Amino acid sequence: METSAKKYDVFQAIADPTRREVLKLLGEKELPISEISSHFPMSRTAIAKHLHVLTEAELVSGQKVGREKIYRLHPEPLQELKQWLSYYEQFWHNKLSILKHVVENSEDVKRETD
Amino acid sequence: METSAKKYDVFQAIADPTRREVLKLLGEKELPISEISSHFPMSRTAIAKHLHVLTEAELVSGQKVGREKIYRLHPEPLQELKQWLSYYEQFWHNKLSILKHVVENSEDVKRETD
DNA sequence: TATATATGAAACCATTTGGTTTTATTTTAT
DNA sequence: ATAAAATAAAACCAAATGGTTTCATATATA
Repeated sequence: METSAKKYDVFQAIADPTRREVLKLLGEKELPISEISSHFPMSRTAIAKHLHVLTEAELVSGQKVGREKIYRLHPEPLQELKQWLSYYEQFWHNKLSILKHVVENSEDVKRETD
Repeated sequence: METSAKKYDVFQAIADPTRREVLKLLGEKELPISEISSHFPMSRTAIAKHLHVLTEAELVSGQKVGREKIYRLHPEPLQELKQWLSYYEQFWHNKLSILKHVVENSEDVKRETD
């Protein structure tokens, strides 16, 4: 299965904003490559490469259906991120200064949950 | 303050495994650059660059004390990551509405700001 | 069958990244 | 006053990254 030969891990995969947008799109529903790329100001080929990176990180998988390749979200590897994060939660749980940060980012919260 | 001119965001900052190790080290205690770099098989200069990236992402800050520069962890920006992740938890907590997700998320916000 | 559609693959390119080495500056400590 | 220690800054470099264009292949469809 060669799972240890992965070139991209989940940390690298989500580092790129385009790939994060792709994940979000696929969170809503499965989509073929060309449909995905229609949401971005770059070529289909570029998106295909991003999908390749996401595939290596096992965050998405693509299935050939007819002449299309349908991609779907595969969110499980994000658990590794959550786990990594959990170590740092101890630092902000007891800090008063975090309030400022949360308030500053409340706009983001609203936007992302629309 | 030039906060919008940041070259590195938190997603990029944590993409590199060396930088994640640096964060973990600084989670234990504040350290000067040379002390940090002694934990890695690369030059002090390389580590200084990583610290610069982490500084731009506001995950660490360095204070000059005598001839040393002491770095400390600044974990707040990781909240953005947690927030981003929270969207995807609906998929592995499995099914149900985004409403549930939003409600859970707002609970987190309240708890964390106590 | 011919054509349009969807993807795959390869070559290419500029910029960024992650490292190096070298040189300079600042701050102790002898 | 020197020397050592800690960092800073700059030049340099190879490889990776994120994009492009071009060409090929597979699959529907008129």
